[in-house]
Amino acid sequence: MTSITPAAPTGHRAAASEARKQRIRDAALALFSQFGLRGASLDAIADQAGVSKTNLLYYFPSKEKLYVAVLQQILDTWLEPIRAIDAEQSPETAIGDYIRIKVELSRDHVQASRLFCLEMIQGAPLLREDLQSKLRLLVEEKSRVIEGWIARGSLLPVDPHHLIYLLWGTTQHYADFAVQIEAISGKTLADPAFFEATVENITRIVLGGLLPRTNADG
Amino acid sequence: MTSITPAAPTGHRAAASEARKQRIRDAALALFSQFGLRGASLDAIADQAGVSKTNLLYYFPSKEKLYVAVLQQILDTWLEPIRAIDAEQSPETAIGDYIRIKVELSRDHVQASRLFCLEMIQGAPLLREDLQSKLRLLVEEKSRVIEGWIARGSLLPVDPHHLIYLLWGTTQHYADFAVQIEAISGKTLADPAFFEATVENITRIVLGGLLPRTNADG
DNA sequence: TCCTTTCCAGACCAATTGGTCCGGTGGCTT
DNA sequence: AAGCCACCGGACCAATTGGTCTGGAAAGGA
Repeated sequence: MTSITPAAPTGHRAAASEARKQRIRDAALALFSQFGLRGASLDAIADQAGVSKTNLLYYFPSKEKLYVAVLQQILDTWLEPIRAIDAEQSPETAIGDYIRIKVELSRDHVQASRLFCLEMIQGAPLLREDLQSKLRLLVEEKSRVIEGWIARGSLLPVDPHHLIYLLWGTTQHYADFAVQIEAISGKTLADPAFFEATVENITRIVLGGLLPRTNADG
Repeated sequence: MTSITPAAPTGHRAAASEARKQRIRDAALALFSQFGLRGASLDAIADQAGVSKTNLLYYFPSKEKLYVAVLQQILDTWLEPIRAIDAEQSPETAIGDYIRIKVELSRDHVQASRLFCLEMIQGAPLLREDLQSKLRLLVEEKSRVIEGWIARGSLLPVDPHHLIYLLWGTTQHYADFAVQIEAISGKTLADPAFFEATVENITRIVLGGLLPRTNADG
């Protein structure tokens, strides 16, 4: 048996298989994020992934399963920035880092951001449980961190929930409404200067409004 | 539909016709805003509007025409709040009013907000021209107003574009991500207390960061 | 070597899609 | 009264949809 495979490692098959699955997931993300679950067709996804529709359905038994697989893969990535908020940090560092990481996500994972947004708009039929359990707990936990800062006097009084929504909404906006932003300003987050200006301005507005003045005046 | 009204006034026909068109537009908005252009079917829209699909296609010759009609109807409403920003006002009043009106929009026109968002996510194939002309000019004009405030010293330095994006994104978020917000906090903008808290918190964060301290210091 | 398991694609299917055709109905003018 | 015409719906159509079936190629263990 002279196999002519060029230095193929063991599990060559499994590796190729996983690569194929990932190609399919990528194509699915691209199309789902643009047209939604109903709007994207399996034919189009298979076509973009470079596989036959039959082969797609071999790896993912149904359209919905594929959709969930894609969604599940991005959910954790999506909650990471807020998870990173730490009570030990100063609010300045924590919020500043959060904004930067979240804008980076909007720059590097536009499609994921949009798919997430689409799912929300649709009423999150497939994510509702995760939202009401995981995300809710997470926000509750971080709210307590923010309240701790306020109690310590290192942050001016503000409803933690609304602060989180503001941060989330603002940063998300740069991915979901990228077309509008580009139409207006001609800039994209891919432009490093524009990226920095974005982070800088959001940070200044938010922290400027919430950080207490060093000059204690009462 | 049998026997519309007993005592029909003159123009009964034209009025009924217009009412029908509006019913169709409403149904279309509901379904397009949830499933997108491709995801919503004419059958479903006609069904929800209480008319036959044939009748729908009598008033709107194609699916895309119907979509554009719906979109066009909400675009002006959508740009109204930013149009209202006036150089004569103080930034405090102007921005405060803007936030309130925009949150009202998110409360009273959830579907319109979402359809707008969907169109953006898709790349705004049918609105791109409007964006690059009308919206761009509008934002340019209002940016100059904001720059005027900054020059007068009644607003701290900030990039007007990013300020507008932040306001837009934050307020929009309460409509588009209403499901997520409800899953987390259990509240809706329909709850007057939550509505007021929303306006109040956004306003405080934004204006708190941008309004100069009364104590002139340089 | 043989044989089982994994992998893959073409033909095919029922349901749904956007849209057309045709035959009507009923209000309004003459 | 009569006829014109805006208005409306059922039947229908070709294309597309998500998904199945069948049959074969290609590993990989025995």
